[in-house]
Amino acid sequence: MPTERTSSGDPAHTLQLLWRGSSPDRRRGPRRGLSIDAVVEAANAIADAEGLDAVTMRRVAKELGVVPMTLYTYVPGKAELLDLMLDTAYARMPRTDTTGQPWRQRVTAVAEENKALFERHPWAAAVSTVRPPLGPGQMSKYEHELSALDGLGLSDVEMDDCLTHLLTFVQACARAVADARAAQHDSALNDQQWWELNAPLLARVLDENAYPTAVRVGAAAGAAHNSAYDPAHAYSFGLQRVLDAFAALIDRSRDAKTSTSQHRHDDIAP
Amino acid sequence: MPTERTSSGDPAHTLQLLWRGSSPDRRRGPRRGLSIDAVVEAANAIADAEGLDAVTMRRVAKELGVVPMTLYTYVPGKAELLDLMLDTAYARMPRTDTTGQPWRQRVTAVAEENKALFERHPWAAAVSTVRPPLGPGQMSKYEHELSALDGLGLSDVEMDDCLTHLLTFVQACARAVADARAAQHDSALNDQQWWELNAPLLARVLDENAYPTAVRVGAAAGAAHNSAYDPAHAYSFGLQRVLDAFAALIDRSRDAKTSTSQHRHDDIAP
DNA sequence: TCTGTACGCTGTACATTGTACGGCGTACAG
DNA sequence: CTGTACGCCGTACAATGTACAGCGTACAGA
Repeated sequence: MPTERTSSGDPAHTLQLLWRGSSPDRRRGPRRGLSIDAVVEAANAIADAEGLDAVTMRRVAKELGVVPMTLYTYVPGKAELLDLMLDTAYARMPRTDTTGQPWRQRVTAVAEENKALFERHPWAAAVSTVRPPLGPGQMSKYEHELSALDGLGLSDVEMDDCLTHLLTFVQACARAVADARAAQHDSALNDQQWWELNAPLLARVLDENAYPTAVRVGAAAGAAHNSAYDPAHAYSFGLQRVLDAFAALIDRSRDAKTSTSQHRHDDIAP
Repeated sequence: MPTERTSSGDPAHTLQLLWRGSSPDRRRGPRRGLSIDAVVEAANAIADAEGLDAVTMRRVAKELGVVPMTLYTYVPGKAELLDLMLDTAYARMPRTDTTGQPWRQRVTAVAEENKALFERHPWAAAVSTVRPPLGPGQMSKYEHELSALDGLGLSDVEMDDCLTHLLTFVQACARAVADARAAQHDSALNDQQWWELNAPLLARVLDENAYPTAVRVGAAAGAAHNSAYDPAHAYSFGLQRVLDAFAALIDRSRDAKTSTSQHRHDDIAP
């Protein structure tokens, strides 16, 4: 499954599509048979049901009872369609109201919301967001998620840094889940079966004296998770680590504000 | 660029290839003109120079002066070739000896080694490792990296959890770098140019009252990084967070050992 | 009402991918 | 010396995004 990228075309046009700007040109010729929303809707439905690989221009067109090339009168290309799909998914995320709750619960809620996004739309995990879709969905998501980190004594840049760190983590977990599902799909083995098949074969070829720690720890971890990698555990373990890290940063920000020393602690090893 | 997956074929055969097991069968017919090592070497060279997309069976074959189908007498398929490529890259990673140094430096060294791996072989970031290549390279890498987390009072499972958390983080950063490079390549704009082009257009369509925090924080972060996302900063910031998190976990493990209360702290919010 | 034209829609076409299949010739086992 | 296992190769197929050119429609201006 590809790490899909988004719009490489004209930014102004892409933004106009994302914000559903109307082209003020006089309309000539036949009335449009479809709408951008219908195209995005169809693409999202296919992606949800069968994954991003199934979203081909041909397939989306077929779903809409139209020939592939017709889509190009609604969308400049597949990259822009991906932008629109992702922003739509962002727009529809339920946003829990956690005002008044302690920050750990608020941040946990943000993580859970994103985890839920990737469970409902596994394809979204595969899309790179180094150049996020600058649409209303992304904006309202960003606004909502920042509010969980507001009022903790962090600077604006630190708030963004922390959110990025958290979201990167959740997305990485989601990608692992998606990869595991894909691997299962085309090897006809789930992770546990794959591990049960490989572990004894590996043991036979492995020199236990050459890798003592690896053998011991690998066996313990394999036994704990019934596999080489357990995405669900990685998520719950990792989320606690991220929360611990934020706690340390927040404490440090508070200290820096109440004390006279204003130096940053980030770049020095204590 | 695809999130490539690895071997879906016969595990025993794959392991035999990874550990360079010799097939004891009597040799009949013409002598082999190539070797597995040569094939993997050629594939790695192409991937290093031009990215994983350039690694096609046709291209590897051409590099070896051979017709594409010939490769299939050395390797069952492309997935297995990827396994071999990755394990080879793992095997060649320089492993810094940090015995005796404080754990933060040891863990930082592990992170840096992996960061260096992904800088030297950017394609490696795109390969999923939920089913890692169970070869000598992976094993010796695992052994080496675990040693940085040994003797800190963590359980075997926690050591594996922490290492997974760290490596997931570094790989996520590397994927972001790779995605940024790919986006730059086929949009002819680097991240800064893309941001400078989009920011004013976005400002025109954006209602500042609807997204007050997003606009403020986004502007601060954008100004700090000259872009929507700065991979280098995300790495250095995130690594400090991961170290802080490990510190908290280690402290807690020490406390749990010295106190009589043996309950786990992980699953409860303090 | 008539006509020119902008525009929605479509059919064909191309280069590229991994790899299944069958044929050809070689070099060793007996 | 001969049969056969095996290395190597040429062709073929289905699937992808999308460029290009043609066709017909419905509105603007007369």
